[in-house]
Amino acid sequence: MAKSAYQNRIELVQGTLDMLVLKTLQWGEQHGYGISQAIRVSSNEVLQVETGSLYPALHRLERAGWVSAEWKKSDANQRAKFYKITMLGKKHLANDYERWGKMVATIEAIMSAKESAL
Amino acid sequence: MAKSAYQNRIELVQGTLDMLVLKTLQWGEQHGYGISQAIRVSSNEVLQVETGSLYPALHRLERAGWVSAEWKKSDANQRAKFYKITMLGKKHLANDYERWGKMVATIEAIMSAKESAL
DNA sequence: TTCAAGATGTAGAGAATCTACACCATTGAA
DNA sequence: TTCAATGGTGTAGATTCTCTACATCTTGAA
Repeated sequence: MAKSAYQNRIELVQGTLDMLVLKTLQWGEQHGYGISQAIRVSSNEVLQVETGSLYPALHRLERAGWVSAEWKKSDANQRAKFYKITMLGKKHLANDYERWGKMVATIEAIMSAKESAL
Repeated sequence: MAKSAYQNRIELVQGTLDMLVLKTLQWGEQHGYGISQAIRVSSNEVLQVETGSLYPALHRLERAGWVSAEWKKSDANQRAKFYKITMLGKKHLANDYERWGKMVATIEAIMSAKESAL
């Protein structure tokens, strides 16, 4: 049911949205609405990016040169801004993901330590 | 060298500091300065919590009832505020860690997916 | 003709981290 | 005895990012 799915939703960890958006765009160009759906579905309804987070993020990514945008018609015949990941964006994504993995590993090491390192 | 260690440092992901502090306190009571050292050392110099993050965080945790504080003398014979994790804090830590694990798994699922879920 | 779904966007609040300070006490070496 | 290094707590303000809540427009089907 929708309700139970909603209750399982959790807030995005700050700093991960760019990574998720860029990753989504590596699967092919997509518009904002489609990106939010892709993240929702591929996270099994756990992550739901709000429009107030997504659109500012997309503008941010475009300003940074990590994505490029073009107005087109969507499948539903609506005007939509399609985003493509750039070469720079791919590099940034790789860096970001590496940093993320390092952070996760570091935190995991601390959280599973049996005693203080001091 | 110190320099290379510094260059490897990365910023903390938002929302993880509370978890790291509470975990550190599960190893035994400790004062702020000691907590920051413990995190630095146990992360192999990757994480360095700044005082401008740490002290506000400790006050936050105390206000929330997740830690209790008491002024004592440190090993170096300095006045220091020693923090202890409370029962409530232990519960919170467990919840936090579970939520973190779920988030990491969810993000990993997306980041390693070969194609769009749509 | 009305309403749901598709689509983009902004304003403002709230949270958490960082940089950059200020301040005080103890100890050991010059 | 002074002075610097180490140990220790704290605040102010900037920045960044996400969220809630709102506004607006289009298309297609009932």
